[in-house]
Amino acid sequence: MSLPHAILTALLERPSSGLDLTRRFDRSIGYFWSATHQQIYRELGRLEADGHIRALPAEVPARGQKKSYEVLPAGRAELARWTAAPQEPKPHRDALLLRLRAAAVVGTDGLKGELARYLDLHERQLGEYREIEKRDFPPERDSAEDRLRHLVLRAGIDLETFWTQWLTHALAEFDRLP
Amino acid sequence: MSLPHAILTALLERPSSGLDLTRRFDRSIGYFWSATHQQIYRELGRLEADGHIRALPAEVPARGQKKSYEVLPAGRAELARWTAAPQEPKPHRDALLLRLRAAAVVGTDGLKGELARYLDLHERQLGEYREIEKRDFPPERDSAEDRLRHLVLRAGIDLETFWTQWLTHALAEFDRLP
DNA sequence: AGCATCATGTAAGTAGTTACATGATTAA
DNA sequence: TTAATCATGTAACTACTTACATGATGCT
Repeated sequence: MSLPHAILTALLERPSSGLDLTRRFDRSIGYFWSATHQQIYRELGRLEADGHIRALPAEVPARGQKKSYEVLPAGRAELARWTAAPQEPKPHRDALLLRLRAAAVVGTDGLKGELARYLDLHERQLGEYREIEKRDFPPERDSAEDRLRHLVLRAGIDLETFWTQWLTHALAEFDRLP
Repeated sequence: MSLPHAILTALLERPSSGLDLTRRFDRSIGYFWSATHQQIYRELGRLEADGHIRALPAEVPARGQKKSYEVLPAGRAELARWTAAPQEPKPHRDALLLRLRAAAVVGTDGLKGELARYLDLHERQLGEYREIEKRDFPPERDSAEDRLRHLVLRAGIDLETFWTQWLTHALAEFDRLP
């Protein structure tokens, strides 16, 4: 039950249309909670029906016409409730680690190329995060909001750093396998 | 489409019944691909229908009776194919980071306790992984299979190390917020 | 006989994915 | 006027989750 709350957060940061949100879920918010436009439109419908958001009054609210939403007080309250509520962490699922474990049984043929490809992807993502850090978090900015958002970005940077290091190590191990 | 392959891997490591698998998915394999018994039984049915596994011949294959499975050649081939095939990494979803970002908008009330709880959980998991490493990977063992499985465990250890460090840092930041 | 636990399932609901549909706007 | 793109959706399917059902086995 996190997608509606991801959308509420995004809309509180800035009222948006479905397509705006879709784009923001391709970067920013989407870095740790991805969503497709189909999911987003469906969820916007539900949030509106629940009275958590409302469409900004516009001329023609028809198909093909842009429709922006803003969060209502009930939506903000629900987001605050959810943020503070105890939640069990979801168990992870990582297909690459699974494939490595499978490779221990059926052989490593073809896997090395995948490791190299993943390394490249993670290095790119790391570079992107570092750009964002340089651009959005210069040393002088220091509000509470900035600190929290910077903390989230640091998690992303450190995670990508871990993956690049681990994949580099894994590739070196592959070269030393019989 | 990873669960069937997780099950094939587990069954190749050791033929098992549904409940055996469920237990193994609560540790080991489940550390990076979790599954409930309901998922497992359903998937065992499909894998059997597809000719990838078969039930070991037993007396009474009835409800309440233990039923063990082994992997057939077609199942091993499918696992090898899947292991080597290019796959796009799934975008991550992390509710805790999402909550932190929400907190930047609606306030951090109640979140600190959650961070402390998560830190405790990750520290425990890290301890567990280190026990496994000590027990299952003594320096003298060095087959290709061992190396690959050790690599997977190292990823787990390093990930948990990252989380404990990041959460410690986050808690310190929370204390310095206005 | 009664109860806990082992073991295998069914059913219903929710979330996420993939494929397709449709109208509006803009540029060649 | 056609094509590309913007923008909002519908439909069908797959994966996962939650709750419940049912028989077998062993213990007291």
